[in-house]
Amino acid sequence: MVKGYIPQDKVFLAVDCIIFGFDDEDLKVLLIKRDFEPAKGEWSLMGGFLKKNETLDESASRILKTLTGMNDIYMEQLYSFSEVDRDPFERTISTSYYAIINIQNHNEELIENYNAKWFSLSKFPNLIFDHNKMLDKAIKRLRRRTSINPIGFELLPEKFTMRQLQKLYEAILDKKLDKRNFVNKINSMDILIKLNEKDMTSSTKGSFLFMFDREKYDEKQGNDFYLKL
Amino acid sequence: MVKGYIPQDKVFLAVDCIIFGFDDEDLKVLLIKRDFEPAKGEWSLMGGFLKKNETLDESASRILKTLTGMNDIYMEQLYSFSEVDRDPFERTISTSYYAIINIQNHNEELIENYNAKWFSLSKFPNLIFDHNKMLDKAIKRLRRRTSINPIGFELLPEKFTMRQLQKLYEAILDKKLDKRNFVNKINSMDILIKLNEKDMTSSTKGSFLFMFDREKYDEKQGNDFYLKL
DNA sequence: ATAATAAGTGTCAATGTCACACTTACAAAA
DNA sequence: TTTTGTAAGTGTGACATTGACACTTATTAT
Repeated sequence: MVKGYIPQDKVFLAVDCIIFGFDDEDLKVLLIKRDFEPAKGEWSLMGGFLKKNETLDESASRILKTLTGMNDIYMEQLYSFSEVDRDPFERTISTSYYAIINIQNHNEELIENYNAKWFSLSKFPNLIFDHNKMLDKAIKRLRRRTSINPIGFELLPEKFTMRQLQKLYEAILDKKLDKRNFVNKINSMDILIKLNEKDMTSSTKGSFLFMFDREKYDEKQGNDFYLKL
Repeated sequence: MVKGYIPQDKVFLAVDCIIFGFDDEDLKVLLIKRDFEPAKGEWSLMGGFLKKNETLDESASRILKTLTGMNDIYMEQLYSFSEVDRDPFERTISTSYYAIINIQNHNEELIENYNAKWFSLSKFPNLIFDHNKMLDKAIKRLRRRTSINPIGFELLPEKFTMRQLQKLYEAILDKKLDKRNFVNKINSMDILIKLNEKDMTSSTKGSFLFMFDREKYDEKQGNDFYLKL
């Protein structure tokens, strides 16, 4: 045995995922109703245990795929939670990840299998263990992140209107934004493609659709480009 | 056994600490030369294993105290690293913390016992495992953090001159700042107490000493106060 | 006296941010 | 066919912030 490595210090390492989605009005989070112990019947984040041969990122991807059926989800490690009795059954450390997905792309069937449900951030149930703290931290991080880095686009369909984009940012930042200022700022960033196509569902006049221009965005990254709303 | 908890999935959870200090000119990091396996003789961050009955924060505090003799060090969890073979001896996940200390307060003797040494950030040795990545991430985080939240004061003696404070920020941000703009900005934050006392070592004229006003600072926190340099 | 050294101090131009209101395009109803 | 209702789309001006820039002051040593 090499100095310092003492087998009884081994612990379970869980990965819990805060999954954000957006549905035109509200920022939502995907929660599961546990049909297994401990805390059966209560709401929690989707989670799992780190396996022998995977990294934390891989573990989070696996868990996300299990519940949503989706690959290549935007995802970021959040924080590792370690209160000694956070899990009443066994000492378990949990590294949390948050993910943001286009709410239309997920697999309905899987979600039903797992008793999962989307909850508005303004009204969600109490969660097991320290999952409330995790969600809280994820929301704060998401807000800060979207102010710096327009990851919010992951939450919208491929083609979207300015109004949708503004609503998304209003939902994430939880405040009203001025329409003109918003459009001016987004335009000044020059990372959208305006399509010759209108969405006619929202008004009689119709509103132009836009796409996120990932190429332009990637170019700007690394300079000192950032978004402040 | 409760569903999901499979004993063979248990892992070692290490805590590695990036310890920053400042000495009037340079931002420095405290590294140890390992006199134990694995990687004996190489440089690394100070670390240890999470114990059965401590949180990650407590573990990091314990490790910091072991090497510096100091309590109540400013410290923040950084990231959890989990590459499968990051530690060649055993599967080990590492949660890293960074800490910033007043370089004059540490215990010289302890540092010698652990073969530890302060290295300038502009010139430090290669580190074992993924410790280079950790250090890199810590520097980036420290830069962002000090731009938002003036934690930098932890790195200075209790009484300091404007010049010292400016040099500290120049060291952290790795760029020259304009003297007048710097003073104006710091003054506009109104979180320093100007003392009726001069430091006479740096010039014939002498320069006024200041103290950090934690009360005023704490008041401003929670509003939307932040420092941008 | 004067030479040398670091401390201390203010202005202006450019840019970014924020508040603010009317016109336009279209469809549905009268 | 005119009117009405609805959301889309668009520009300006006041104010605050940022950043570039250079001389005077206090003191000690020569």
